[in-house]
Amino acid sequence: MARKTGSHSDITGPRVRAAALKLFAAHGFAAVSMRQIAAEVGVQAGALYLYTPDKQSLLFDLLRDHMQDVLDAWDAEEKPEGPVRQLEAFTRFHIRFHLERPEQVFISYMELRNLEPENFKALEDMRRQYENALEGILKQGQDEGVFDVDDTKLTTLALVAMLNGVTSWYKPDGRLSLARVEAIYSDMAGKAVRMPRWKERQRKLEAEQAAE
Amino acid sequence: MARKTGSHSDITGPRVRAAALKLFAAHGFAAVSMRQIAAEVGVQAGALYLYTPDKQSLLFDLLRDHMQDVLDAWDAEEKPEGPVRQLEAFTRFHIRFHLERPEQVFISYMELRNLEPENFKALEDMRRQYENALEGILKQGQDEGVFDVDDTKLTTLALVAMLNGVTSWYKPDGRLSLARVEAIYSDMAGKAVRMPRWKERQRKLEAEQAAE
DNA sequence: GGTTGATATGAACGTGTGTTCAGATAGCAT
DNA sequence: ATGCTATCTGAACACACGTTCATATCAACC
Repeated sequence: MARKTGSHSDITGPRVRAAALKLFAAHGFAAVSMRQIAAEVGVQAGALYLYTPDKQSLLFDLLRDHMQDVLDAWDAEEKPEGPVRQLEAFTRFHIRFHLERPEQVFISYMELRNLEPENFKALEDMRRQYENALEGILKQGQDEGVFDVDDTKLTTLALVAMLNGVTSWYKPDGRLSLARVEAIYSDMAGKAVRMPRWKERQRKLEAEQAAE
Repeated sequence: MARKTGSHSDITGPRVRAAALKLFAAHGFAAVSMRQIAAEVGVQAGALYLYTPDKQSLLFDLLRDHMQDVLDAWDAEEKPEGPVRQLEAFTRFHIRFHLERPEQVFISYMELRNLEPENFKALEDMRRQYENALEGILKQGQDEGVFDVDDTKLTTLALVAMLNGVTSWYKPDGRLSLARVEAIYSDMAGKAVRMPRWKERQRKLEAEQAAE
């Protein structure tokens, strides 16, 4: 026997990627064999090579597609006015988007080192592009005097790490709703970077004194 | 030929663990073979089994020892008075301690899933114990009215994730000194959970009104 | 309904895996 | 000097790995 009844490239292809995603997220790229992926799809190992040139490409495609999804989704998001509201929009978007794709997020942070150098570089560029969106908001807020950030680059990384952390414990049917988690994280992020009111007042005072 | 000149159990043993740590951190547990570890030590693969019953134990010992080190070190740390200062002490301790052991931290968060269930559970208990130290500080601060935290458990996880993130980008000879990084993170953590002054005033006002 | 191309099988390839073990050597105690 | 034991080698085990390929079958088109 050879070809299976009802087998189609446009069906098996996505199923291969889905199986790879699921297994890579659960056990790690290096720990998952092509035979395991094939078994999950319901096919022999050799058939996988109709859909990917090799195992490494299978991983890279998953990671690249995910990062592209993130970038596209943030681009498509409606942006409110002003850095304070934009920061809230960003944190809420990030939490929501990432919690809807726990497996993609997981492998995106765990399996980067299993990529060959050029593939790694491509992904790092995309990630930096995303982080730049957040850093842009922080910079603007600092220029306008509504944020009090020591180092925008470091703060960006700290915030992203904090937000990403949510994926490691959040359970959809857990104690806290998605909306609640969104609100709490967004609030924490805001407080961590906002200019305190007493500092703001002091700044105004100094400006008035300088004007005299 | 068999036994090597100058070979001793108390020398080779630590070298095996050091090699395993280095390689696991660099390439991941599943991607590293016993023969690679042996080569790093300068020994044949079979000799490793004088120092570990199997590969899994090698990983578990590294992870457990590290978590024990963290717990012991925090216990030994001098604790200042009051939740605000204690939070600062904790964040500074965490940053410093973890930046001094980048490889241990890395495998502690990456390789947990490669542990057998009982080993995994043992480590998760230790991690929770450490997180409880932070949550205790947050709770106390909330009771005293100096912190404004929505959910202490969630906030604990968010802060730990943020602090851990530092290990993924910090370079000892980079742009920022350890002391500076400590200060910035500690400051961000404090601002993220501190009771805002206007809220504090409002709380006092309401308390006075209630006393009338 | 026969031909063709896409889609799968299943066996094979060479290499590498974790682990075991008999045998060999080095260092230490006597 | 001799014997003993801790320490290591090198070969072997059975199995799994990623990948290739000749072969077989299904689906679609003329």
